[in-house]
Amino acid sequence: MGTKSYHHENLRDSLIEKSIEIISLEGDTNLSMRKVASACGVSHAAPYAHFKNKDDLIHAMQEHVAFELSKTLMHVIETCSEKEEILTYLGKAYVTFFLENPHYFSFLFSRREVMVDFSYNADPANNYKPYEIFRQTAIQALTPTGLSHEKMNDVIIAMFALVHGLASIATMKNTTYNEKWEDKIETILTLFSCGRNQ
Amino acid sequence: MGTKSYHHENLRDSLIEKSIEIISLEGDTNLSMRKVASACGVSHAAPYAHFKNKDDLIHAMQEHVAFELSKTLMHVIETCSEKEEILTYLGKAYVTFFLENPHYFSFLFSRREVMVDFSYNADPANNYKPYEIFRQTAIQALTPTGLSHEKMNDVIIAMFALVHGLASIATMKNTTYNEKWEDKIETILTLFSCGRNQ
DNA sequence: GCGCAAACTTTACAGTGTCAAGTTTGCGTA
DNA sequence: TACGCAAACTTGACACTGTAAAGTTTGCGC
Repeated sequence: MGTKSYHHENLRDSLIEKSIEIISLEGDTNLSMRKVASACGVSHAAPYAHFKNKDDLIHAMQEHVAFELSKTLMHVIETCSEKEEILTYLGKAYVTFFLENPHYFSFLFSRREVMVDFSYNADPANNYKPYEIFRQTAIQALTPTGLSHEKMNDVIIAMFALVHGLASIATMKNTTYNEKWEDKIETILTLFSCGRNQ
Repeated sequence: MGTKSYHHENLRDSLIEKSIEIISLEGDTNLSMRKVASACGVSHAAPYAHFKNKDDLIHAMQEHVAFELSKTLMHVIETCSEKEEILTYLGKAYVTFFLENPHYFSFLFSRREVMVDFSYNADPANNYKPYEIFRQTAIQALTPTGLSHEKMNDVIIAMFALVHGLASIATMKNTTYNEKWEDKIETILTLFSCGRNQ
């Protein structure tokens, strides 16, 4: 069952990892099938044994990055001791993840093919993982407030939009805003939590 | 002084407009120098008389789109009668602009070359126009609150991040969130305005 | 009317995605 | 153990891309 190639232990995974390495160094404009193939030491058409086309490889890369992000978020949840501040910590981790790899943000979202269900009744199994983690945690945190489902969903979307927007802003190149975003995130996120209890 | 070509009245502008037409229909992946050249009825190398390279053309397109957005925002400011709700209206217009042309969002921001100054002392003349419009309006609206410059700036960044994040979320493809964003934006933005007076 | 610079065309080349046809390999079965 | 088959790879080809270089057309100032 193991996908083993004869020269390569596991070309498929190597391709994904090398590709991610390339985009995190040079951005996604400079990713090419042939470049990653030769970086893995195989001929230019070898990747087509594992991926239907470039889009298919990119899709696998996106899943990989999204999985990494999900792991980071889950780790925050598992190790957080101040449960009442969990949403702030999740938000901070979300922004920090993209700050550490600024190319990931546009890579994940610029192709407009990530499918996110923002409705209250979204199916957790099929939804975009990072959002679903945030959403489930938020539902737990907000249930005691007694908000209606609709209103609560609006609040959750707003909180996520803020966090997601901060990630977008913070990863912009050449921002001449010199103060470190890492130090500002918490302040800015806290600002918002004032509004959520009404 | 007018940049006139002999066969073409104004090839430079035509190229920009046709290019924007292409990306708004097919997304920026499908934009090529040769395609836009032939769409304008000129040979494939003609664009190089007006743009140093593809990046240069894209840069001009970005400026064009940003200018359109700025015009939209300015129009909102000029025609708004409820001045105390101006920030909500600006935010709504910002999101709506991108909802009407979903490809514009990733086109503007995915290349990570838009330069925005988020500091309180940003130079209005050299800053990214759409943000600067939002920022100036917010400063006017928030000055009566007596917030310190630093705190006010945090609030402004937070509000913009929310609006910008909403635009990002709302323009995601395949979102199975069926409720119309247009109807939701105002509710969500209003949610936030509760938090800004403290 | 002449000449020059700007706007364009033609030609060329290296790099890209991807297909088709060949080649190597590991593994299950006769 | 040998065979054969399918999966993993290589090679070669094609159309398309960005872009540089060299040639051509044009309008405008003198």
